[in-house]
Amino acid sequence: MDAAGKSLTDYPRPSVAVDVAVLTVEARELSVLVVDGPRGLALPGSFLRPGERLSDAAERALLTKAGLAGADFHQLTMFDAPDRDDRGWVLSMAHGAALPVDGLPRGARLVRIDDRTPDEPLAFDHAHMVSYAVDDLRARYSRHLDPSRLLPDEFTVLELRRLYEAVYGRPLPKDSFRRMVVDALETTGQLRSGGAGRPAEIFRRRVDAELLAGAATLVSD
Amino acid sequence: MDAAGKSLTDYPRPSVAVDVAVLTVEARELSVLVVDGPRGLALPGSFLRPGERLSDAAERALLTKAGLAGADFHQLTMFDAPDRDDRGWVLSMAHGAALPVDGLPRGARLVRIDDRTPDEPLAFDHAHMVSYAVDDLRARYSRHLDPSRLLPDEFTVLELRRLYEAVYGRPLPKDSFRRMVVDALETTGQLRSGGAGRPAEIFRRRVDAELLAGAATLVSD
DNA sequence: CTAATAGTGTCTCTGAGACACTATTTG
DNA sequence: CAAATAGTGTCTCAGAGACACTATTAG
Repeated sequence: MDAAGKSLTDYPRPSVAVDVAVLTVEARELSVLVVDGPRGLALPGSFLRPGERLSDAAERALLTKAGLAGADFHQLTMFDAPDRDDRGWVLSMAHGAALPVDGLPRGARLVRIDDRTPDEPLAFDHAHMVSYAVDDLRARYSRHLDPSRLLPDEFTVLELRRLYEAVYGRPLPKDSFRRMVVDALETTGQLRSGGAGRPAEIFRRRVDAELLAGAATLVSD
Repeated sequence: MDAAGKSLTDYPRPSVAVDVAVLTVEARELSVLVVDGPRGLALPGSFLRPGERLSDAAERALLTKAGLAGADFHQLTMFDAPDRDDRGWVLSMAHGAALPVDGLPRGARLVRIDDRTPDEPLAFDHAHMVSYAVDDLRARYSRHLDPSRLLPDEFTVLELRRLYEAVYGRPLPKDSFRRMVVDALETTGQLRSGGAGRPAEIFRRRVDAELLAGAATLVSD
């Protein structure tokens, strides 16, 4: 890490920014939060302040630009093309986060993530960042049970399956899915008697075994 | 990415560095290349120069500090603790790379990566970077067949298995391993008549299907 | 009752590991 | 010949998907 004999000030330094792709599931569709900026729709972001950590800058950007707090951030990739920002030399660390849609402020602008129309509306290289965020989300959801807590503490297996179908963008078999997740759940004993049909059992996440065993299949196409 | 209304020069900027964990397999053991620096053993690294891309800085660092070229780099994580370097505010992007041991210069210092003694000898947070590099290498090797070309173009299944055993740090079953990789190989028709026993068939990588199907098992413990 | 949804029993298929067997070399 | 290594046939086990069946509610 050290350029032997060179002082830290020998070279001009880049600006370092963070951008955050906040993913959510709305109406059974994976979506990303965008904000309106001078260059059109963009991911919320900010420049890194002195002594600040990247995740703190990401949190601050989200609070400032979108009015929300409490997400957990995952570093994705640093975008470092020297000409990616016409204002100067700006490196940006892309972050991914995920929040339930009812945790977003009113009037938040969501863009649906179809596998069609992937690279349309976002400024800079932000569409590319979204793609990284989706890959990261899918990888994390295949290893753990709803690690970003897009569902509340208690939920039915159907609600969990609808969530995973949104995350992976494809239908999942009802019976296999249940067997796949049931070991990571514990029942509350309560039932949800909402609509027609037999009431569904209400579960919560098990504190110990958060791991999803055979979710290797979810990873594959 | 844009702090609306703020100019790029409103805040001091961090120094940005790259560090590279060059992994190799020597004597059937996964090892990492280190260099001697003012703070003891460390990964080769360098500060980012104006307009330079991170991967270019990583390549330059490797050439300057260790005299080697031609590796391919993978971004791992940016280490951003404000106090991680006592010379000042230095962010460092950790990179992983892998090279065959005979591509390293004479006198290169290698440190073996046991799962014991994981965090001993390296300066800064470099031991942590090595751990990321190993995880990344294993993930890439479970998806593709020797993607970093630690083996030459032609090799036997035994040589390939020895490589994978070194990468994953555990023995792999001979017969299952063969069936797992054989679809990604094509025969050269030649045989290797080296030692005792039936000569082994010599294979090369198939250009098309580089994917390793059932390598999900390699990922698990 | 029927419609609708929740949950399960069971069959098949596939793939990994274990084991033993055959094949081909050196000495 | 024996020893050593390469490669394969086959059995078992586990897990995923498909399918159909049972269970429990509303109306």
